[in-house]
Amino acid sequence: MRIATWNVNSLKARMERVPEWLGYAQPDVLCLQETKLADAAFPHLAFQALGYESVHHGSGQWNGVAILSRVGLESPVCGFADGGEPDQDTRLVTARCGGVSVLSVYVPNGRAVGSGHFAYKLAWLARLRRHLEAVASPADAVAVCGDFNVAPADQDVWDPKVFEGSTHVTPEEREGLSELLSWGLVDAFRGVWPDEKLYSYWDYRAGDFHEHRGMRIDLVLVSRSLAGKLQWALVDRNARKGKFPSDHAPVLVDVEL
DNA sequence: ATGGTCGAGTATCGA
Repeated sequence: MRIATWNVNSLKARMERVPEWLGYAQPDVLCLQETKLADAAFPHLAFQALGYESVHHGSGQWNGVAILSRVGLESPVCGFADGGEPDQDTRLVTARCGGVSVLSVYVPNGRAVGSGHFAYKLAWLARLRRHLEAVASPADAVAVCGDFNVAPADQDVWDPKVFEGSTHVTPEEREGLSELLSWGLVDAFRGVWPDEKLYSYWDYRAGDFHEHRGMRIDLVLVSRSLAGKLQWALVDRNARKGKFPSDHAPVLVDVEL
């Protein structure tokens, strides 16, 4: 099974590139973030014509997440299922695809260290773990896919010095991610490529992509049962090139089921 | 030279 995740930075703006990418990358499951669409505007039919069922959780303008699957899509859940108050944002959708519990997540950016948005980001990460506890067991086949807005290690940013004091690299954010991993998840890309410095996001400005000034913040986290069956992982940098790209590249992982 | 670019929507804000 090929599982992929892609922050598309507006699905409306990416409706040429996403179907094109499905055609050549052939994922079985694709998690999308930042669709920036209301549910009524999500192009279910266009994806159905390509063989994908889909579930979307969005409110328009900001955020918005989806799961596309050509191996079945059952028991969709929008937002947190931990019994708490509904999230103010549309950042999480969960579904069962081909025997795997799949989560598409868009962790808040945090904006500035110490801000209210930063506190919301940390709380959101902690709540994601509680959601996971509510919907799955670590012994299950689980894939938590998305834009985490956290670079797990200094290896995952082009120049750690530039990011000192900034979001995405603080000990608090990395601790939040570690707490999530400690539920029973493995960073699939890093498992396949322990030493590579490869990124999944590059700012549009200043030619950052061509200068290799990026961060690896888009992750596929798999439970141990899937981690043992990892075949391959890839950041598709080609999808960041050319006309009208997202500022993120898709990350894909192959597991033998 | 201290910006640079996108996408939302149509003045700025968010990333």
